[in-house]
Amino acid sequence: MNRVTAGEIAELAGVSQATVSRALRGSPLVNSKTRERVLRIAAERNYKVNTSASRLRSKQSRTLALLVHDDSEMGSDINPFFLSMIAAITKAAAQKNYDILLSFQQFSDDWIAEYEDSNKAEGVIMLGYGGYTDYIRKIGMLDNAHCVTWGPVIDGQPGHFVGCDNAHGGYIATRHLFDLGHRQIAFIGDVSDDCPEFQARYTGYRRAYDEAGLGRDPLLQSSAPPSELGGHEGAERLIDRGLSFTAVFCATDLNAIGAIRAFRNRNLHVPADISVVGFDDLPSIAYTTPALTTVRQDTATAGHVLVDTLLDLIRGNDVVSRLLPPELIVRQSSRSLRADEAATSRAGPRPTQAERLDKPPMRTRFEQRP
Amino acid sequence: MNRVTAGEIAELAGVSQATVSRALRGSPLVNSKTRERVLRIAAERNYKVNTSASRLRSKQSRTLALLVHDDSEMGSDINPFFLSMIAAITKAAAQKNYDILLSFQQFSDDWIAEYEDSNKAEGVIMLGYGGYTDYIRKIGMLDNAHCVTWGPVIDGQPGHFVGCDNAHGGYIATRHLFDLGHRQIAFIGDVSDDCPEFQARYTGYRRAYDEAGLGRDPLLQSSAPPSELGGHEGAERLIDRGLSFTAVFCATDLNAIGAIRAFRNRNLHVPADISVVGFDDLPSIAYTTPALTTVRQDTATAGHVLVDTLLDLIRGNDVVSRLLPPELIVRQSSRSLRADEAATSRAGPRPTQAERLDKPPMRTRFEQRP
DNA sequence: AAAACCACTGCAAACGTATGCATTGCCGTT
DNA sequence: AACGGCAATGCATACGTTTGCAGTGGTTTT
Repeated sequence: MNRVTAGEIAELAGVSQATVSRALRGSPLVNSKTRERVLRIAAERNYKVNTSASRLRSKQSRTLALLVHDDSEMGSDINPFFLSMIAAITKAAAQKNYDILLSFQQFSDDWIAEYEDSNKAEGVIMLGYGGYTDYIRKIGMLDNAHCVTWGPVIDGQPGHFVGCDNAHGGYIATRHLFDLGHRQIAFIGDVSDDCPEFQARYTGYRRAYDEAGLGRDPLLQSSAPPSELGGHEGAERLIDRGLSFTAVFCATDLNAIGAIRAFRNRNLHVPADISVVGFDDLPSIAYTTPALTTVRQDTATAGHVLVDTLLDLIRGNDVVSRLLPPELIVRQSSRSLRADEAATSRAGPRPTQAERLDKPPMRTRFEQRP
Repeated sequence: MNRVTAGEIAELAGVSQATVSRALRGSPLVNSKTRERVLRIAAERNYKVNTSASRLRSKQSRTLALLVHDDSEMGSDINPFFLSMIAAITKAAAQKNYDILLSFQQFSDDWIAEYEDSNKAEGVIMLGYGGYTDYIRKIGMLDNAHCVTWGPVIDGQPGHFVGCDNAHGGYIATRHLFDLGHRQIAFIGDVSDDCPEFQARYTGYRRAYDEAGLGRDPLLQSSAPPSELGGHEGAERLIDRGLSFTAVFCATDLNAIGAIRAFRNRNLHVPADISVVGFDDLPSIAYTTPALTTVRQDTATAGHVLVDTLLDLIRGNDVVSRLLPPELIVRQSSRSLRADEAATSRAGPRPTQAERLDKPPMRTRFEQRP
């Protein structure tokens, strides 16, 4: 608790408390010499403005609330992708001199009131995957609220959204596989109405197919919830259909991880037999085996855009929903179909796992062979 | 911004503003009938207490600051382990009706003043790995500050700490390997003074060795920074020393991942040739290949203990640093040495990758064999 | 020389709540 | 009938800023 007040600093500096306040706020009204004296004394006495009083008087909290959707009744993990989002948002806010009030909870009716009416925060940023159907309907009724949501950006949708260009992400992922020579590319992901992001990724996938001018077997689409298990089951369903395909685009890294595991159980190896591309660039996805080719969402800019948009909203400026460009990260889980055929005929000796999967010392290993 | 005030509610309820305040705070002074009327009207009018005013008057912010150490000048990721810590702390605080103010920054001189003197928060929780040497010295000078740090718990150390019992964690990890029949167990991890946590894990490792009554070759210890690269280099150093060992305990999951990659490059397979145990239970570590045996720190209780300790500190109660029990999570990266020898002689046919690495349908696969 | 202007500074009133103290009935005791 | 005690409420102040408005002294303009 702060014991020293602006009044005491004023006394020490031989000015009024009002002048101290103005000096600290950088008001042009105060003489630069006075300002310096006040600032020096304030620093000496380790004076800090009491934010409670400041907020009460100025009616501004200079704080944003960050709500991370959490439907886990304890236990189940939060999507690790959100850590970098949280960090990015917090840093972006800090740059604008805003604090971040963090909360993990289910999206509910009351958050806006909870934070905004109580003057705890000037606005709210919502972070979450899925479960939007209900939420978006509610947000529509709160159109004057200061709330920006990370998620699906849909034309004409009420509320304010910032999101990755999921359709384009799905497009470049699929296009990457086409470029590698693949022609039968499956899709695993949740395309239910509840997850518009994944629907958009699926749309991009189809656009790439259309652009390639190839017929697309609708059975190559396997709907699956956005989890590792979902990917596993989705992949098994694909195999059981007896279709032939050489690549899979998964709507989520977690799906991809599950799919790879399912394939391996059926003795299908990635990327030798099947190429896989994910989406999200989870932090430790680079360490899986094989390292996953994926689509990265630039969280740093996402954080800035979210904060800037919310501040615009708070200041009453016009705001539009914004799409951010995704980026393809090529790793080991996808490989050229032609090279694959050249290197290994189905009958001949297949390379060992180590040979197939490792990237860095590819040269060294060949040298080791006499 | 809230337009309706306690005064207006008071008028509507036919009582004084003071009574409204008391009713909302649950004061026993107000008649239960009056209280209900006030609460009903407040709910109808969607009244929320203005926290700025409340804090100013009561001199309590009911807010805790959570500082996550971040030395990355943009780019480099924050340890994913912290996401579950952040979530756990935030939820634990919410249960006690405290808000969490989040910040990512380097540990510096000013945080306490920044948050506490300005009445932004009543206390601070620090989260970070390493870099303590300097920090602990400073914390010693702020002994009356309301600050609890997640990290190394050392007897007689100034400040207030909560941490995992790293020594015991190192012990059970190593003990697990002994139980599996291993006798030459290496250690990879940063044992510099700057990271007392890892030193403690190393201590536990040695205790297990001592308890087993076996001679321990000091060359089996390979110091490495707590990163994937560090683990990779540490493992290579071990191999280059020409020592024989059948298992490795790594001070960090990231180290373990790097070590596994290094081994594979040298054509050593985990767990067939070498068993590996990590530490941290990173969220997606269960999806690596092979899934990593590791030591889990229970973040949910850690969150509660951190918050409870800090609240005790704030309320002036006596506080002691607390150690939390770690838990061994056995996955596929460690296996019994004897079973290994029985199943595969070095010359005979080795099991395929799928057979070695997958867990779930172990039975099914044998059934498939005619 | 008076007036007008300017750069600065101080005065004092909010902001909306929490809370010590005084007040009001009312009931039971003497 | 007077009084003490108790439960419930109101009164009024203080929390520490920010900010509109009113000075104040000095310089420039008329």
